Amino acid sequence: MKDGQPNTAGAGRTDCAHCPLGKLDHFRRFDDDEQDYVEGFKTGELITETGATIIVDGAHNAHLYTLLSGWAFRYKIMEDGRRQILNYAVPGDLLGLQGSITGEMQHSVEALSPLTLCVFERDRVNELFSNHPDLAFDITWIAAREERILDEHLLSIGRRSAYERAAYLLAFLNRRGRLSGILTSKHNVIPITQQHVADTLGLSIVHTNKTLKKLKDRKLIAWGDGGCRVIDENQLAEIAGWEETEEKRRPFI
Amino acid sequence: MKDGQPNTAGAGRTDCAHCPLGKLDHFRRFDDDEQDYVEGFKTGELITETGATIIVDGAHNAHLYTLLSGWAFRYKIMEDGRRQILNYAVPGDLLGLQGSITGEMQHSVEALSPLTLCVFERDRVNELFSNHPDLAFDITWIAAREERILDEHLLSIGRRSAYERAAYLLAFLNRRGRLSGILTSKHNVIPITQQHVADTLGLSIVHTNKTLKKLKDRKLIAWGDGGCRVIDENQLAEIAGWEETEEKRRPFI
DNA sequence: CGCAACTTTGACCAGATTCAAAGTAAGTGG
DNA sequence: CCACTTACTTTGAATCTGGTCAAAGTTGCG
Repeated sequence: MKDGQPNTAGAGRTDCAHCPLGKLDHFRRFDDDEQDYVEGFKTGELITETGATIIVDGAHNAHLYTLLSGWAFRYKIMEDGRRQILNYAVPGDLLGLQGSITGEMQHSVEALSPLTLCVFERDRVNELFSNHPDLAFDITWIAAREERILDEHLLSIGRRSAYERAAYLLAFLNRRGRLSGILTSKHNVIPITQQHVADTLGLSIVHTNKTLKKLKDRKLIAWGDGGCRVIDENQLAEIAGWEETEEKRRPFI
Repeated sequence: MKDGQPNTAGAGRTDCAHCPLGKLDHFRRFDDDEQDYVEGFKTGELITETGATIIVDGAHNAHLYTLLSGWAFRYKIMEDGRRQILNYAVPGDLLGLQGSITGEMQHSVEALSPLTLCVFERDRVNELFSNHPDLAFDITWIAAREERILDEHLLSIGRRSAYERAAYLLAFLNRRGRLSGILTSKHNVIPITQQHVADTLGLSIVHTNKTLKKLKDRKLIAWGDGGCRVIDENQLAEIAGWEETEEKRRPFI
């Protein structure tokens, strides 16, 4: 948990016309008008290292970000140090919306890998709602989707056994990674530690280890090379009793 | 879990100018323009009994509702019957947004008491985004708030002990009830059973009962009269280590 | 090489589940 | 109005999942 300050990279800036996300089947394409607007809405790019804290719980001045590349996670910490990971972010995900809308962030975000983020000014979100109702709708779509994911996590933590939970989480992460383009048949390692898994599932690290061992023994996952490799996503989903909702082209900003 | 069909009440219709919610300090007031628009957006009112299912998991044609009076809850059920309650709804809350935005509901909603709901056409949400960016922003605000609540629930189920969880939930419900005007010093019963508490906290009903007993013994809550009466909300919040975020005037539709 | 972070394993303990059954309260039909 | 049913609450006992404690093994890196 390095507490690195994000580096504001003066360096390159991807313009939206060449946004790598737009090329993927999974994402909706902008029309020219929208693209121009988003291009203007974007104020810069942020590059961070693994372990950097992008957003801090309690912040009032957080920016709004779209993750362009890398893995991150959202979490909350209690006063006595107990940590709960709420969700993970992959390319295309929006970070910091809560702060832009309600004024204050109530969770933190940390990088699991080097990240590239598009930076938007939170003060201009109102303007976006006025000028581009279609983009405003997309933002709401993204918020509704996050809510749906949290619903699923809640079901998982509340009602599934440790074994089912672990299977669900890894199927979920693998799927997200695949669709967002960050996992490929070559690079298919989800960069998490067992501590992350434990803090996501609400389990102790020891029990998490023993649970993951069972999945390894069944050759459904492999551990190492800095993370987890999912070997049989479908089998994992089946163990969890999780029906992956199929997703058409999703919007992003 | 009565599977009652919601009764479409041909009866009375509250016009927005006299909306009971607008009178409460907790809610933002509309300006005239917004009020007229929402008035037109509203297609009717729905009255249901306790136990009625308002929204069914998997529905594609769900309406969008604002809860005007009563208590309800959102939940998911696994194939084998395990149920997880995701959140509760009190007056001012929006129900069915997920369906309006992403096209399909992924959870159900059931009434805990007789309800009155404002009904909106889901097809006209796009129109609302185009014509009233301020109202669109409000909807997004509400979605972001729901997300924040789910984050808190996740922390609770994942990292708090049974005792802390129960304390958190009841403090949370009491607070929501108070602010929304549905709980008063006279009518202060939260209409839930211990089964609801169990399904919210991810506990068995037996252990839930034993846990609630401790809270009763400490005279922090009372059970009976069709639900739970919170006697000392602050003490409950303290047990849970929960800092209630203060909320200014919140929007509703 | 040696440290630091992470993973693995074993032994013991505790919180929570399951099973079983009885007590209570409210509602229904005779 | 009472007997009966149904839904909900309460309690005890046995069991088990998952937590805690302790320590060793691994891996990557300066």
